[in-house]
Amino acid sequence: MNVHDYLSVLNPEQVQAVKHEGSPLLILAGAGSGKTSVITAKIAYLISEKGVRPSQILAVTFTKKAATEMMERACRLEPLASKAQIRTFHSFGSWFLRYHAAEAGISPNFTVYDDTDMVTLVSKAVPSLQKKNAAHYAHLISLAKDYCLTWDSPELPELEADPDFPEIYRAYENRLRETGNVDFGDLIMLPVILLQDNESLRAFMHSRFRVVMVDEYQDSNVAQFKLLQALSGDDTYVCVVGDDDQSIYRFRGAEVQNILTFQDHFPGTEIIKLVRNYRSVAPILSNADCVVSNNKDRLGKNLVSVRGEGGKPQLFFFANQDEESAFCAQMIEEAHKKGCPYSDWAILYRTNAQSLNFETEFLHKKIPYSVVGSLKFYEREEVKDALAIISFLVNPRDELSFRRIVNKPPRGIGEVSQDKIIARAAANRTDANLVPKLGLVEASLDVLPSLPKKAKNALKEFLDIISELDEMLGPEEAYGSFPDESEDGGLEESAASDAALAEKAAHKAASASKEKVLTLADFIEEAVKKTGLVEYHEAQDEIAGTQKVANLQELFNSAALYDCSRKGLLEFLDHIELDRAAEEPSEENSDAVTLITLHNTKGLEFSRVIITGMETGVFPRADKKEEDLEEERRLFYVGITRAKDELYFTSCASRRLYGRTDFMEVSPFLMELDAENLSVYGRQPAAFRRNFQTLHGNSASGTGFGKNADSFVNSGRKSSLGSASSGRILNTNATADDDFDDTLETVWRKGKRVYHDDFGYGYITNAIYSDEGEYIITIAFECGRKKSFMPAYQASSLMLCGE
DNA sequence: TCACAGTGACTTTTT
DNA sequence: GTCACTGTGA
Repeated sequence: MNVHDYLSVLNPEQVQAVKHEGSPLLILAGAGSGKTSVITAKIAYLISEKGVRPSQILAVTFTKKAATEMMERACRLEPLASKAQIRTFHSFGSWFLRYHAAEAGISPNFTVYDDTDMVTLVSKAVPSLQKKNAAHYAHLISLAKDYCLTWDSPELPELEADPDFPEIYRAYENRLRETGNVDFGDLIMLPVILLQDNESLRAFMHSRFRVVMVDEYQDSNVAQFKLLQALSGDDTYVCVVGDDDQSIYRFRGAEVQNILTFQDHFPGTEIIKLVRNYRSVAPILSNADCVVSNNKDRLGKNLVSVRGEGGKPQLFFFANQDEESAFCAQMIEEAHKKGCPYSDWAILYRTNAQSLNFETEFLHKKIPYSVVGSLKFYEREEVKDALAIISFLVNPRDELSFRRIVNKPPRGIGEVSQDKIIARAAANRTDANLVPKLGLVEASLDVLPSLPKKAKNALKEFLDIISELDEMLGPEEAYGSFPDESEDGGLEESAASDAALAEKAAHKAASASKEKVLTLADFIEEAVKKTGLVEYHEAQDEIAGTQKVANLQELFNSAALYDCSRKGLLEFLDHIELDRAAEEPSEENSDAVTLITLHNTKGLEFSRVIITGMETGVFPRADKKEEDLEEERRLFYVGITRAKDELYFTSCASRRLYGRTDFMEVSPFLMELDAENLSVYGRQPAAFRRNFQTLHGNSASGTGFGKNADSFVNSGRKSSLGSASSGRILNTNATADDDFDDTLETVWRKGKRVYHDDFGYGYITNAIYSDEGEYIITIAFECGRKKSFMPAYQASSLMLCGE
């Protein structure tokens, strides 16, 4: 594509950002301001106009999805961009470490331990810890690594004052090094340490990458910042893109300060702001702006809507989450009848657990949906089992994988025997001061004679299986030196793009006709069968009615495009560990509603968005204060700015949590919305009505206040929505909202006999109005329990008894 | 070593 | 309401 073509579609600030050179650059890109267009154009521009070699460009993103999209779009503008390094932070770290494994003290065939593995390893390293505490410390360790702190860092106590922590961290670290593997934090921290300690390596990287760009910079953590610093030489062009208002990963060590203080660390930085929003209609944007302006700690900017006027966002109040999900389903269904595709819609929620209600409802109504993120396919037991086999094959020091598979199905090799083997391997290593080639296999052989008969035979059998599989893989291949810019990058290159994979598949198909080529899928299937895992999980399926075997089959399929070799195995494992976010929903139901957590929506956009569960305790979560609350607010801001055309909020008066029904207060964020640009439906909680109008004066009148939710959606479900939610007995004489409370008082009065679905019969012993203006009754049940209710919202479970 | 039953904790958010 | 951990007993 001609340079003038892709520059001509950009606005002046965007062009300025693309053409900028000579100093570090910070692009503050508001939501929907076309930042990906800018980055991709910049990559293309550097290559085609500035003569930068593609391989000298490193662009890092936060998610695989973003990396893939960036690569595709850059290649569309400039095909040579395919030679640029466009990766996630973690994938870059992994790539780097493969070539510097020895210096980092890890196996070149390392695999990545996830959070669950970390917990297990902590409890193995410090056996005295309870499981719960192990999880706590595992979390602290990963946080420490996010801040690039080792166990002996002097600053470690600033992060966590617990005097036990450094020792536990140290014990974990030793144990991890014994396995030769790394955790997620290491993928960033180890490269930083290597680069900081090794000047020539640093110099090499500086000459290797002349341009370093970082996307979503607001979500980078301290370790990632240090990595960027280490990669930046005197002549390196550094460009970061981010939006401080969209920083939502503080809990994981992301440091907003990275973007707020970027200029301090990179002197001479030029800042370019992109504030023209091309995504959302004006009323949506003004609500977003109203909300985020409540945050103090921000650089500050106002988005300008390019699209202009559109419909106002709508806020709906419901009695409980069943009405909420029913309403959403109904609204989507009605829009669908008018020709709106399901895929236009996204349901956003704070926690994954909230998806369940919607899934149930959508299944019932036969609305296609896909749940993003919570799939956790690779975290399932059977899948982890299968992966453990191949992880162990590529890295026979991998303690956790070994433990996972050696006695599954039960062979009689219990924990005691396992501990013996691990201890032996550790001793082996220290005594000889070198890494045994087959760590745990050799250790097993050493320990074998001392085991009880049953365990001995079982272990022999297991070792035979492993060695058979090992032979199938052929000899180990060594890694060369780090690929310099004249080469194409090496290790993962063959699996780096879909195009490459497709090509490979075609090649496979062609050669398959000549001779039967063993793919990785065949190999994994063979491995799982040989170890007896298939039978084991088949049995489990029969008992529990699970889908374990089917899941295993799916795993085999996903390995079909990789070589049956050690290298292929590693590529596959890397793909799984680092790219799991990229799993696309299957194409067969491409027209589906998206169910997604607010966090997962980063970088996405939808025509119509419903943000659900707007209640205190759900969103924001109950324990959020001050800075954390600001982060929750930014999360809300991210959610709002995903919407292009239509935006809805829903809030429930009561919600089932842990099988218990709790009364909810409205989310304080709702009070921060823009009254001028919001329509409100359903029964407003008193707290909302009062605060919202106080905050916004009388401007709210005429914006749809007081309208019932069911007047908006007229259908068979009417009776359970809106004003009729005052209890079954009132269905026949539901009245207008305004004189509604008086009715409650007479109907649910002291002394009346009632029936509750969960608690049985009882009497009303007390009735009061709360400070919030809610009518609250207390009931003494015959079962002995005493509970309080707000009958206005008790649509389904509480009933008055006739005399 | 394994199976079972009782109990307690749990729900953030993710590379 | 569910899951997973813990301890006990065979």
